[in-house]
Amino acid sequence: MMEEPEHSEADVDSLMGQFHAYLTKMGLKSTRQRDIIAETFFSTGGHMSIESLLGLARAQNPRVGYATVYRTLKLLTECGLAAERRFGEGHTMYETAGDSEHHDHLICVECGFVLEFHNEAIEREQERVARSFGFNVIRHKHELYGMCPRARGIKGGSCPARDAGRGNGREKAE
Amino acid sequence: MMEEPEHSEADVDSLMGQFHAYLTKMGLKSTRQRDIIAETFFSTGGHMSIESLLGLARAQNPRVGYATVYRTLKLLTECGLAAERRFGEGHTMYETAGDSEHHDHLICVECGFVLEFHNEAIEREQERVARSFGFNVIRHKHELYGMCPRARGIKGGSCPARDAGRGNGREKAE
DNA sequence: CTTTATGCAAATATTTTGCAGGCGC
DNA sequence: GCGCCTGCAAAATATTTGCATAAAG
Repeated sequence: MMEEPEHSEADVDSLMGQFHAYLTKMGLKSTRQRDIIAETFFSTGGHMSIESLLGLARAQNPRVGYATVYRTLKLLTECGLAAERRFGEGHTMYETAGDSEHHDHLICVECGFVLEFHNEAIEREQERVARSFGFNVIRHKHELYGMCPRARGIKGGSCPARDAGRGNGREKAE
Repeated sequence: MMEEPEHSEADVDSLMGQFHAYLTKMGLKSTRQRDIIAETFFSTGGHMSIESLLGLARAQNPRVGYATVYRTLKLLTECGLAAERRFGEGHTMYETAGDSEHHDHLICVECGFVLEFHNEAIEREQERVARSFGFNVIRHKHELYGMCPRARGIKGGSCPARDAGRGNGREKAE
């Protein structure tokens, strides 16, 4: 039902190309670490915390430090390929830019977990509403803030953000 | 772009009322500091950093500490009257988020006009989606960006932002 | 070779907490 | 009075930076 929001290989290549172009333009260098970090970031395509990115990057090359992840993400942000996003508590999350079509988020105000959802009924209805006012819709942002099962203290409820020790803090749905 | 409208005194009163109701409900207390902070926050109505809020609050009463501002803003966030927002560097910003039923906006990217709408079908559907993941919804933000009739050049179309005199640039609709 | 990058750890910046009084109810 | 609040400062987090060494162009 939900299309794959992760970027295809072709997308990743294109993004990496843009990144390298930016580096060159600025007289900066392309390094093994930067490539690993950027590629990991692009290919997971979603919401990513520094921590999880570091984890994934280290899986490919243990010689990757915290600071480098920060610095690389800053570069990506500067050239518009990534965007900082901080919904609630905890860590700053980064998302690939240009991903603006499916910004429907369910956000736990307690633990900061972000769940992406896509619901056709809502999409259709918002189109209908807009049209009724003579608007067309170019993009939208839809964020639901609430508490996840565990945060609500529901017996047996799980809070994915806490359960996943090393996840990317994100889950897909529908 | 459109300015963030400051809240009228009536709005502030209403928001303060909601805040006090929340405090009471939770068995918490209304204090001089909390009132100053909340009222300052509500009446400026826009994006606010902890720092500036502290500054303004201290102007009214020097007996206000950093921690209290954090704690109060956390309370306001919990009861849905404020929302954390962090776009770029530096400090976390907070914005008023009261009035949670009216966070549905249709925004003209051309002229900046903001139309508020409310649609039961969407509300119901988002509730349903959230519940399906075990979440409850405390508040939400739904923004549709597009072009208003006049911006689209539709014959006879009107762009309320231009037609209207100089209100707060907002209109309600159902 | 020259310049920029990296890792580490120390320095900063931000936010949360513990605690000894103070104040609302 | 009882229990929640507050301020202060210390603690816990998060992010940035300095520096010697390694790597890219």
